[in-house]
Amino acid sequence: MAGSRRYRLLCPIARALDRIGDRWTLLILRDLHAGPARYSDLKSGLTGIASNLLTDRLQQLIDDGLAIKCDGEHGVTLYALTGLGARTRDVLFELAMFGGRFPPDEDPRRPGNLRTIAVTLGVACQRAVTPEARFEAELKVDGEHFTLSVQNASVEMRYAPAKSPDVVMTTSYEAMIAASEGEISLDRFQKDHVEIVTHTPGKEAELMTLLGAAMTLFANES
Amino acid sequence: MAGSRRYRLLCPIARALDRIGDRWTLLILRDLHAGPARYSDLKSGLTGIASNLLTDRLQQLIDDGLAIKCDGEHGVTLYALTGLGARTRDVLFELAMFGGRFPPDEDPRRPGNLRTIAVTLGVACQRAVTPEARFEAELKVDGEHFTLSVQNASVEMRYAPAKSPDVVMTTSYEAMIAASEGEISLDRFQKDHVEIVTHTPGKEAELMTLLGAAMTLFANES
DNA sequence: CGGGATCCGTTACGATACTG
DNA sequence: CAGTATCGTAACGGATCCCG
Repeated sequence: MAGSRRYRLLCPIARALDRIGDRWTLLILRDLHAGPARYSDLKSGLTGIASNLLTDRLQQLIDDGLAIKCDGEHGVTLYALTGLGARTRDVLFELAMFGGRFPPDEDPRRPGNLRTIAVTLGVACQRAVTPEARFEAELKVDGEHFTLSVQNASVEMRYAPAKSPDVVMTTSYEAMIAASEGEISLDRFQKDHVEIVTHTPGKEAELMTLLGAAMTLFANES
Repeated sequence: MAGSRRYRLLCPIARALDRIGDRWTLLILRDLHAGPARYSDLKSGLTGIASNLLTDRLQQLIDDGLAIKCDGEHGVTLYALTGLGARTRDVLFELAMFGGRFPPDEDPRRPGNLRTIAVTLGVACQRAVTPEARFEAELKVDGEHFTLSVQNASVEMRYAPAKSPDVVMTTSYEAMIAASEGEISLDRFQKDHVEIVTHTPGKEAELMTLLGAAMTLFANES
């Protein structure tokens, strides 16, 4: 049962962990930050999770008010973050900043989809954005489509194709990880691992400037 | 075994959780942020942890380079954070910011000591500090002594009595939690739940200004 | 008494299979 | 697609015991 292994302490850290500290919970939240998702989207993005666990965790997120179940387009059920659930962004970002310090496992398990990208890169862009930047970019990472919308110093990253992108950038998950953690330089990343198609002239530079600044956040010393 | 239940994903969040995501690990780190601690300090601060788990977790922290075992004064063994381990501060702080949004359990378990306070309040003071502030304060919380040293916009919080405090402030853990989460106002906190003894005139105001600003960080909207 | 190690009953997890 | 059911295994919690 969910209530048995709780800390039940006054400490706010323990209170947080009692909601989001269980195995898989933070990774589910991570994927939900890419936008509403179906059960099977989550299952495929969370490599290795058992279905009963995904069910349990989603239910706990709903009970705690971090997520809701809602109806999507063709009668499909979607899970989405609530406002409270969206507050986990900074926790996830700091976790990513910390986790980036460790070398990746030699044979990492591949996720079935790349929703995983959205939080980390989204928050990093949010912190790096300048008020002048304004564009809609489509990021194609290993064939999956993300939309990065920037305007008035506000950034949104969604796991969906863009409607009318100013720029389309194509790259790979591995290259993004390597670049953000300093394994390859930003120049090398851009030259060797990125293809850009510009629809609105100039917007390509805005995108690369923002991505460069965002990735620099992870290039932490020592 | 420690390696069996790891995510082994490329995602930096998952990589972080593979080191610090196990049950109790983040709370152990939390207590270590108050300064080097003995096995039994940790055991008593972490209400309810089993000894084998504490041993396992400490060993894992050492293996991952987040903590080290070292020798203290009277031949006692101490556990301390490494530089890498100290990098968990911001993760813990964001967890505290998030956890503070949930009402405390009705009958929370009491910790055997209050090392738990150090991270949260320490980071909050660090973020709220102004360059002019400079003092050494002793915080006596439920009879336990902390030292808050402030100089040159740098803040240190240790679980130890102060050598020559400019101010001594006495209060309770519950009142601090209540004030930092907006249950009682800062004024009421200061008037009803705090006793101050000033040794260096004026420093008392500096302390209360800093604490007020720090606690305001937690008073997040909605 | 500090610093653990060992044992054991219970619980959660992971894998797979199955269902509306 | 969205889960439920089952089951072996690994981790947890509590207690006790050990050793310098």
